[in-house]
Amino acid sequence: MIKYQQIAIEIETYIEEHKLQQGEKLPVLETLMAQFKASKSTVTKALDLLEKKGVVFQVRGSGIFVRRHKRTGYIGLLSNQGFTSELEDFQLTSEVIELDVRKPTQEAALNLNIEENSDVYYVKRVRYINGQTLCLEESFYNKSIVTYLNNEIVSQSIFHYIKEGLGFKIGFSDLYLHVGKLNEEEATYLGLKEGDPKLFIETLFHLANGQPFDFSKVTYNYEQSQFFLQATSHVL
Amino acid sequence: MIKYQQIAIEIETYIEEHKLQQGEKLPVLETLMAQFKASKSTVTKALDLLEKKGVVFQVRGSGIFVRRHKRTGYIGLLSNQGFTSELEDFQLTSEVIELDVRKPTQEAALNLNIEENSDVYYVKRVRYINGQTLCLEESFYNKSIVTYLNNEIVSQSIFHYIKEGLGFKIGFSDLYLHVGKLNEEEATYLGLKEGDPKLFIETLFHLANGQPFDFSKVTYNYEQSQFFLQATSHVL
DNA sequence: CAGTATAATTGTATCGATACAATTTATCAA
DNA sequence: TTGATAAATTGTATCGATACAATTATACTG
Repeated sequence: MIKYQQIAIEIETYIEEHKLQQGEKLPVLETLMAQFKASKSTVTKALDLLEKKGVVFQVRGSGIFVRRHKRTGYIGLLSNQGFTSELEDFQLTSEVIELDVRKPTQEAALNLNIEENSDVYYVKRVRYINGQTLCLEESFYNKSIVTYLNNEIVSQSIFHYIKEGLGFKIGFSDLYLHVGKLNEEEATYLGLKEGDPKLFIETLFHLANGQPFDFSKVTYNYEQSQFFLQATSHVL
Repeated sequence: MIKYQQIAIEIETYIEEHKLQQGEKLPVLETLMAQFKASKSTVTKALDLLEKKGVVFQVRGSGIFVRRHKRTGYIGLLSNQGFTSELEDFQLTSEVIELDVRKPTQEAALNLNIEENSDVYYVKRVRYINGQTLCLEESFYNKSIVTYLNNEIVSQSIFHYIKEGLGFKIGFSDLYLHVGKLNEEEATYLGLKEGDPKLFIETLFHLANGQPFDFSKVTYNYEQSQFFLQATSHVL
């Protein structure tokens, strides 16, 4: 493990274990440098990472402080590693509706940046949280990257498989959110009524090298969907 | 202006002006170092900033590439500088419904971390985009920070005033999203029907020193609300 | 010519040093 | 006690150097 990541993990673990609250002050840089036997730059890098993650905030001339969101039960929108890692505290299961290799829709081909006659894995599943329907998900995986999927993988964590099984590094993703009304099919799968509100999120996931590999359209059960996200000012 | 920020701005401007597309390669680090007469660390810092902002992505051993989201007309969720800076390309106006000094609700006091008998500025406005209702907004400003507001400020950009007029630096913010159905009042203000879908976002804005100064509850017109956001993997 | 090993390219991690800006604390005068 | 001023604290910006990891290009081999 890389040093600054290790430091970040240890600091975060410390915050967790000691249940530090919003605004509580961490040891000063000098102390952390000594404690972790690392240079100022390295510790700073660890702290920047934690700041990006929303765990701490730094104030020049003052110190390093814990940042916390108070509410629980909200799904983090920015953990682009799939939900499984995000929702460890919850019972998350999946029911696979469809799984096959097919030609992509025009939209999917465009987003995945592939030809319309190339192959994709199509996955459709309903995901449940604590026994309630959470969302209806349709995903298109570029088959030249995600070369193999089966029912077992798909009913568990696809992202875990892509990282561990296939050895890819996940990079960034673009999310597009809409609000609208459920159509009949969506309502049926989610156990709601046609015309009920829906949150609809399209996500384009990329590998670390910039290749898009998964275009995903998810319709959320509005009764279960509470999301949070933490923003940081970019200055520019 | 600080050097690495300046470099970041110039690179971003270059990308804009040359209309570089997703995946196009920028000059290599060495070149950028020479071009901006800056050390490797400084250029890297500028690039990290742009990466955080979703403008570029870097691939070790390969290069620095442009990152772009294709869709236009979407509102960025993470620009916690208020919408005015975000939506420069659109006609954004506000109608002020209420503006007064009052005692905070229990909820607002809790979020702003103040006593229930201290004062807040309460602002309620409807915001329009290209002549259409965009959202109904209720905000509570900690009056001991935002000491003065008037109708003119409130009908324009409150955040611009807080930064430029009052000289504060905006820090981070926490967003909580829900989907639900419009009640009668909301529907009236937004020109929609009771029971129509709504996106409801509560945001707690903090100064750079960590003090919360604005607790804000916004109900969006689902017909106008298209949001996008860019996620980056934090590794940890 | 295909496949593999090697070399060159290019971004990342780490150290450490210097100067500096924002905040907080201490000092001192009125 | 108040309020200004100075000093100490503490994170930020910048340089530059070394070593390294991932990717890409090249050379080599069969």
